[in-house]
Amino acid sequence: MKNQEIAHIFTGIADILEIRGENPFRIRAYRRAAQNIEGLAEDVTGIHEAELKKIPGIGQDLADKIQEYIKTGHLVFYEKLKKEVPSGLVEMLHVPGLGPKTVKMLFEKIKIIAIDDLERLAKKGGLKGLPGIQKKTEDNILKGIAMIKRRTERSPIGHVLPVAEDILRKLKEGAPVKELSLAGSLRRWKDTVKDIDVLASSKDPEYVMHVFIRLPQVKEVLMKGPTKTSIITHEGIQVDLRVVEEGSFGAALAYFTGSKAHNIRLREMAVKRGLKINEYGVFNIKTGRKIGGRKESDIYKALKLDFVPPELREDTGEIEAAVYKRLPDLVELDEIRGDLHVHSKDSDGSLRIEEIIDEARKRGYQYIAVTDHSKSLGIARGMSKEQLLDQNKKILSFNKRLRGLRLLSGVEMDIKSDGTMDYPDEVLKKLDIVVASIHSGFRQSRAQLTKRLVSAMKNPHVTIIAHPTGRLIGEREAYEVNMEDILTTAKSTGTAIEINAYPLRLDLGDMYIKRAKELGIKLAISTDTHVAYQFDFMRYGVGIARRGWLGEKDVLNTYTYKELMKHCRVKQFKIRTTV
DNA sequence: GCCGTTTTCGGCCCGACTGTTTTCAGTCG
Repeated sequence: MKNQEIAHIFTGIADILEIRGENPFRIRAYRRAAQNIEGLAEDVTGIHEAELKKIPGIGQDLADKIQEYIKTGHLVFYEKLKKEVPSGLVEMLHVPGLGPKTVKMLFEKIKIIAIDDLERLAKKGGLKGLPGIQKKTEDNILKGIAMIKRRTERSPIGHVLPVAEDILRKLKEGAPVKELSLAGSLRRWKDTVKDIDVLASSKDPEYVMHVFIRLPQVKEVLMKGPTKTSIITHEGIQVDLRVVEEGSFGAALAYFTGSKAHNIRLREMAVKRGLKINEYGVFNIKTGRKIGGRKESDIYKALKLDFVPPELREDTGEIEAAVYKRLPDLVELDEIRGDLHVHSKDSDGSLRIEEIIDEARKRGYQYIAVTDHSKSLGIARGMSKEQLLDQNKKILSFNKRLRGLRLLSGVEMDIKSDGTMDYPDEVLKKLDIVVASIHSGFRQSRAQLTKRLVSAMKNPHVTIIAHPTGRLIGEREAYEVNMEDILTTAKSTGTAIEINAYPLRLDLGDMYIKRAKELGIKLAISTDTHVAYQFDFMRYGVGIARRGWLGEKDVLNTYTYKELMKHCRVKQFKIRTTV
């Protein structure tokens, strides 16, 4: 998939043009195009020129550049630019506090072309006296370089959200806030987030800030003003707090929730209607009169749009859908009726069946599947055929006594490197549910890996393909598969695809989920729980599902027990009659 | 460089904070 590469090149072009001080709108065009290509589920390689231009932000010129890169493997325009601007300057742009103007100045005045040189000089105090640079700026540049060396990368949402919720609780207790909410990518449930955005309304913003910078979580205060303050937590996560008046809370919430691309679209629409939108409200440009802003919905009403849930605000079609009243009714956490991927003590989990039952009851589930590892996965104490059949009997006997909850007898079956299944059909057919997944041979070719998943889906007993790309966010790249082939096979065989809610996985990712929905595939949101608290990962899975535009009907585990079992039988029938 | 409910040319989102300045440029989100 060349999407990432092309997005990377366009971003690189934008950086270089920025250093050269070129037309900001041209720069924005490259950035917007990069973002839209990156968010594409389809491989650009397979898209024809006429279709390329239908991607928002791609016109004739960028379509040509994309084609050139696909055909030749490089882009002459970019190669030329790179020769003119040293790569070290582009790196310097990533230092917080350093922007294109300063980088350009440093290059022109004292020929700095690398971060290391800049750091050495700043430490000696050699930057003072340059245009616009005195002691403070020099210190800030050093701080910025230190920060980039600590590498504050994006963190999985599952690591950041609990920190954010803790800060929210403390602010609610100790600060005079009226309304309080998370904003930014955290509120949009992105799989990874860079920082925590918090919005509050208050009559005494100064005091709110006073409380905020004294929270026990605070390691360092980056900046402090009456409406905007930023800190770094001990975990190294940046938290931005904005405080506004009550009458502006809705407008501010919309503004700070983003995404940036979504906001820009809203504001452009506003201008065309003679309105202005900022974080304080919606205003009539001519009269200056405020026509809304207390509630977030005011913004959408003013533009005659349906309310867009935060998870959809990425400018990937949600605005058009809001215009034509075609936004989906998104799946909710309380519509989930069960968890279809859970490990017990019988393989590498820590839970006894009794404990799994308790946890399911606590969450009001109708059913819960026990899906331990299969024999090939020795490292996870995978079960032999005999052990699996024993467990199956145990579950049947539990079910005789259970009321209002069904234990599903299942397995997480390894799809072996040669593409064969870990158990024969006569074993699988005794189970309620079979979750199949890849745990080995990640480095096989794209074709081989795709073939393994496809052959698993063609098995009549395989209900769900688990964590279909194998990615571990920040730790392991997804293995290479032809996702389009996998999704079309899922459709034709009636196999569901898992959205693994484990924070490091969140696999499928949102852009593929959206594509899966277009194809009419069912998705199962599962936690892959090994330890009790992990049942609560469900909310991350639901968040990502919502980002993929899923409604209740798209999600297999919103089905009742009866509907779920019927779904499995339909697949078995379908395969037997077509093979 | 993109794009079209005023437009195929001339627009293109908006404001807070910081530091270096005497009114503002640069950076960030």
